[in-house]
Amino acid sequence: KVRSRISIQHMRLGVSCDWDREVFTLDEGPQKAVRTTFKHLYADGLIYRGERITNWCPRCQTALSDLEVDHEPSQGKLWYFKYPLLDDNGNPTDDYIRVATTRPETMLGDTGVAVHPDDDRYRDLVGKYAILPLVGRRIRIVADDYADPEAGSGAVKITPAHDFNDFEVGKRNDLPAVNIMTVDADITLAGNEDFLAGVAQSAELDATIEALDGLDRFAARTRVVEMMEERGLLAEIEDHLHSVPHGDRGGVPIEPFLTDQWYVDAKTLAKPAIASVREGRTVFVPKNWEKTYFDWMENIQPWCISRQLWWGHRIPAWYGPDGEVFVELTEEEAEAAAFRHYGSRVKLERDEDVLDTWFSSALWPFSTLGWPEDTPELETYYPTSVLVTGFDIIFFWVARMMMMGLEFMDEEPFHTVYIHALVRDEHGAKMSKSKGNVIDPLQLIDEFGADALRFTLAAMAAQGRDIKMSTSRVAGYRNFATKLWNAARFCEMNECRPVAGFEFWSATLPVNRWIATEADNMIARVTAALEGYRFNEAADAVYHFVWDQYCDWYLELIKPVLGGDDETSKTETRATAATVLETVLKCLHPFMPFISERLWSEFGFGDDVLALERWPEKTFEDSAAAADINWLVDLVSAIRSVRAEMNVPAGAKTDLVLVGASTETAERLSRHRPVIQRLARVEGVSTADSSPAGSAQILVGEATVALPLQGVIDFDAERQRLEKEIAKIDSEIGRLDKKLSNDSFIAKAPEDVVAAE
RNA sequence: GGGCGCGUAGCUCAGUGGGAGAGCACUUCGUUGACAUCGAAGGGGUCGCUGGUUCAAUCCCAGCCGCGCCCACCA
Repeated sequence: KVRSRISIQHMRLGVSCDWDREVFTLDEGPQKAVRTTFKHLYADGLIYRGERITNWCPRCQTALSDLEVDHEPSQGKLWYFKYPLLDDNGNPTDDYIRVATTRPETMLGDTGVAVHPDDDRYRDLVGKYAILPLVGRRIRIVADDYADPEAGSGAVKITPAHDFNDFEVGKRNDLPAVNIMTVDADITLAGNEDFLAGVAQSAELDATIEALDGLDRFAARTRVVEMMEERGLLAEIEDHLHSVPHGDRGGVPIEPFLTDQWYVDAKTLAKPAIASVREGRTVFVPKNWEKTYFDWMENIQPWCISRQLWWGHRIPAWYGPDGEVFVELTEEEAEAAAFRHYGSRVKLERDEDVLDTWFSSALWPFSTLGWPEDTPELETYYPTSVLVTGFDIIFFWVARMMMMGLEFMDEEPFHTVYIHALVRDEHGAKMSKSKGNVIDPLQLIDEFGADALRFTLAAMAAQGRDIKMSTSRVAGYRNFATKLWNAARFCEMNECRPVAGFEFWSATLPVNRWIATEADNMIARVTAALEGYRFNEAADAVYHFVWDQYCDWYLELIKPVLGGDDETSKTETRATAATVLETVLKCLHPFMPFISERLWSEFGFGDDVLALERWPEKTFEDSAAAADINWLVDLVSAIRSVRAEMNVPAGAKTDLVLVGASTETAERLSRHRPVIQRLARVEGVSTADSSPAGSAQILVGEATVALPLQGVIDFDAERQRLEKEIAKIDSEIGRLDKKLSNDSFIAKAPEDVVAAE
C-alpha cells in the first residue's frame, strides 16, 4: 500500500523512472544477494553471533540497532540506596556504601559496585564486599575508571545484564551478569538460576520473590523503593532530568537486555568507507554532511542485525543438535555441510530470526542489478552516479551501502550523495504520520498542478536548509506556468515556428541578438547551477529569464516588428522567438516536465521526449546588441516611471524631446522609435538644444530626455521628484568623494574597483 | 556533553568582501491589444547584538542572545 502510494506521487510529479525495473526487497534476486553476502561476511568473521547486551524493545519483543533507539528527555528521580558493607570475615557491619540509580528495579541484578581507582573516599573498600539488600547476594567492590567521582555518590552499582556500561564494567572486572527480566520486561526471580546462584536461602529472599516476582519493571521499581525504605536503606531521592531510550517503533522504554544476537563487525567495514569519502571518491553535497558521516563512522559500534520479527529476510543459519552453526545459501547446502561435519545425516533447526531491514537495503545498489550474477545490468549501472536522499538516512542507509558496496563490489556505489532538504510543515516541524501534520503532495498537485509543486520544491531547495512548505510560493509558480503558457500562445498566434537550420548568428535585428544573448546567458547560469546541485539557482534563472526578459520585454519589443510589413525582419524574428522558446522549454523541462513537454510537442520542436543530450549549450553572445537594447529598456522604464510619478493618465500620450545627445544616441532613438512610442506611450519624437519649458527631464546616459507636459505636469510634484533625485545623487557623490579621497582605498583596493567608482 | 545549522522587507525565503533581492501581502494607476493566475509604477529592511580583521563587513573571525536539528552509555 505504501509502495503504491509513493509510486503514484512520483509519477504524478513527473519522475522519469524505468518502471519496468521495479524491484521489491523480498524478490528472488535480492534474497539471493542477502544470503550470499551473509555467508561471505560470516565466513570472513565479519558477521558473528554472540551473547551481548542489546537494545531490547519489550513491546515488539525484538532486539534493535542503536539507530532505532531515540532518546527522549524525561523528568525522573535519582534514588540513593545504602548497601551494607561486609567485613573481611564476611560478616555484616554497620557501614554502608551509597549508590544512586534511576532504575531501582535493576538492583536485583546487581553483581558489584564500582568506584574510581583514584577516589580516596573508597580506596580502602576496593576488593571488599557489600551485601545486596532484599536479595542477600555478596557483591564485590571494584575499581574502574567508569565510576565518576563527581557523579552521585561516586560509587555506582553494577548491573551487567541490564545496562550497557555495566556490561562492560562487569566484563573488565569479572562480575557475573544476572538477568532478572523476561522478554516482556517482567521481573523473574523464582527458579531464575542466575538470580539465585550463590545466594543463601533466607526469609528476606523469600519475601522479595513473593513481592516482586512477575511484576512489570515499573511496578517493581515502585515496590523496590518501598521495600528499601521500609528497611531504612533509602538514603535520599533527587529529581533528575535525564534521557530515556525508546524504541522508535514500539515507543516504550528500551530495556538493555542480554541475549544472543547476530552482529556485523561494522568497524572493519567502515574503514574503506571512511577512506572513500576522505579521499573524495564519494562526495557529499552539501559538503558539511561529510563531518556527520565521519563522526558516526569513526565511532561505529557493532551492528545488531537480528530481529525477532516474523517479517523480513530470514537469517540463513542452521543449528545442529549440539548447537553447531551452519551458514549456507539454502537448507540443502546446510544439510550437506552438516553431513560433512557430523558424518551422518542430522536434523537441523533454522535460526528463527530475520534480518534488520537495512541489511538488505545496504545491498540495494548491486542486489537490484542481478548480483551475485555477472549481469549486463550490473556491468552497466554499477557504480551508480548520484544518490539523492535525506540527512536522516545517512546512517541507516548511505553509510551501509558504502560499506557493503566496497566490500562486495570493490567500488563505491555512487560518486555523489546529494542530501536534499526536508520538507517541513508551515511551522517548521518535521512532517510525520503520527503527528498528523503531513502536507499531502497529491493535494497540492490537485490544487496548483504538478509542475507548480515541482518547481516550488526546486526553487526552495537551497543547500543546507530545510523547506517550510509555502502555499503562496506554489501559487506563485502556478502563475508562472500560466505565464509561460500564454507566452507560447502569443508565439503560436504570430506564427513563431521553429525553422530548420536557423541559428541566432543569422539574426540581424538588435532585439533578436539581444534576447539570444540573454537566453544563452541563462543557459550558462542554469547549467552551472545544475552542475553544482544548486537547483534553486537554476530554477530562479529560468524563472526570471522567462518572465522579466522574454515576456516583459522581448515579446513587447517585437510586436511592432511582427505587426509591420518588413517580411525579412518578421521571418527572422519569428524564428528567434521560437528558438528562444525552445531553449526555455529545454531548460525548464527538469522543473516543469508536463507543460514543457506539452508545448514542445505542440510546437513541433521534435517528437521525442526532451532527452538529456538535447541540453542546450551557450554559443551566442553579442554585447553591442545587448547594450543597445538595455539602453532602450532603461529609457522606456525611466519614462514610465516619470509618467507614473507625474500622474500622467495611463491613456495619455506625450511627446519626447531629446536634448544634448550624441549622434549614436540620436540614431538609437530614431531606430527604436516605434517601440518607444508604443511602450512608453510617446507621440512625437524630436531633438532640440534645450528642454522645452514645462517638461519633465530624465537623464539617460549622456543625454537628457524631456517630456513636455505643459498642462499635465504638476510643477510641485516635478520639483519634488527632482529634489529627491538630486539628494540621491548628492549622497552618491558624497560617498564616492569620501571613498576616492581615502588614500588607503586608492592604494589597496583593486584597480577595477577604483576605476568603477 | 559533543556536533551541525538558522536569525535579511509584514509573511515565506534567496544572496554577495565594494551601500541588498524574489514570491506573497500592501499602495497608486491600468482591461479591444498573449496573459487580471495579468500589466505599469511605488512604499517597506541599522541584513539578531557586541567586538575584531580589512581601504571596505550583511558577507570573514570571536563572543553573546534567541531558535531548530543530529549524535551521546552520565549512574
